[in-house]
Amino acid sequence: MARTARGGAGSKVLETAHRLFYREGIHAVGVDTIAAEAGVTKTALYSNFGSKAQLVVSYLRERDRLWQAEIDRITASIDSPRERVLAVFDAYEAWSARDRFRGCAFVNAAAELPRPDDPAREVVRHHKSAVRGYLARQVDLLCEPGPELPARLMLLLEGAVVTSGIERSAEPFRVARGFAESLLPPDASEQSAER
Amino acid sequence: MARTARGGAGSKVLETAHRLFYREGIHAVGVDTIAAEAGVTKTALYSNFGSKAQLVVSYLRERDRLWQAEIDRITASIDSPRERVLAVFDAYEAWSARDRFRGCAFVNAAAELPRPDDPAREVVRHHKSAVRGYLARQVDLLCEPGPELPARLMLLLEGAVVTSGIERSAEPFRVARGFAESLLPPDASEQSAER
DNA sequence: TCGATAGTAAACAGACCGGTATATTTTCCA
DNA sequence: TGGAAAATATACCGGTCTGTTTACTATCGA
Repeated sequence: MARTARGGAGSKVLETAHRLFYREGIHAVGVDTIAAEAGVTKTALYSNFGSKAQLVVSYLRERDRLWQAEIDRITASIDSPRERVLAVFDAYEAWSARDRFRGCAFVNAAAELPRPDDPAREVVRHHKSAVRGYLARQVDLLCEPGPELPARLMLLLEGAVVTSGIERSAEPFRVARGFAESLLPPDASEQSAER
Repeated sequence: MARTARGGAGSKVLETAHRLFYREGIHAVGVDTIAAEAGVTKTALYSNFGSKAQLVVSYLRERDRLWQAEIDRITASIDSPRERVLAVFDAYEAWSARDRFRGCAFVNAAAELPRPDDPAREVVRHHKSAVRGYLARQVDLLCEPGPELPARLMLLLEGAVVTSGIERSAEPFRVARGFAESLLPPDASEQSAER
């Protein structure tokens, strides 16, 4: 709705594309399949999205939007920055235990779309920067060392998602969470009025 | 040579497939392209590898073999287990700075091949277990805590490879290396100066 | 009532997909 | 030197890929 007006057919297509692209990969799913599964015609798909490449971009944007919403929902009721960071690790772990889990959609998309100037890769970078930004804001509230800690936490999270996707196990997240716990200073109650 | 006898055409095909699969992705490269680029006929390709899926498996096996050889070469002249681990991080960083770098071939392959029982995914798991095994052996020589440290180092390495592939920067490896350095106890024997 | 919007239905285009069949040439060695 | 085996060239198979075209229909607000 924000930048591309699309009707009921468009949202059904996006929903279907989201599911199939994540589950089977981008190159592995054709537009005919998406249109058929969504119960719309190819004409409707193309009038809403213009091309498969733009549909892929919409898929990743939607995925990023859902992630933001989920993080907000999860951390809304948590007051401590430290606990918020750990809750992110917990959320990823819970996600990885679901049977539809197939690793990070953004990493998978980047693996299939090598060209650095591909518009989809821009969405990937934007998402990763959003995740890192969230962690950095929590760390800022918690202590004041340089930018090293957020980057380190990000490495842990990224490593755990990839490993978990390959091994189909939630174990990497438990390792990562324990590791993160050991890195984060205890909540300095709530007196550190840094910002 | 070991398990599949293949002639000169076979090795040219494997070499070409290796280059194209890594650079452009598996689904994005057709067998016609590989055969043409390798300068052999499709018949020769199929008589050597049987199917595209088996060629993919051969590609990943070769990649794993090359990794083992490279690690052996790099660490042959290093006596300290601690320095060997750090040299692995350095080797990845140097690799990531090359312009052909496009992230981890095994992670990328797993992203394109969702089925858990795909033979290619078995090679992926085998490779990851080999990397983890190498780190674990060095850690064993260095100290005696549980299996947590190798798993943690592996998370760092994996996270750095993925992030570096997405951002096309060597920076994640510098963060990961510094992080790893802080985790590894000083060499027990002749605990001389840190680098 | 007009006309824009959004959709359906179905065929088509041209390229490319993995894989095979057939026939010809080259190689090697007994 | 003869002949089997291996490598080659070339054409072909059915199917799928993204994307377009044409023709028709339902809805709804001005």
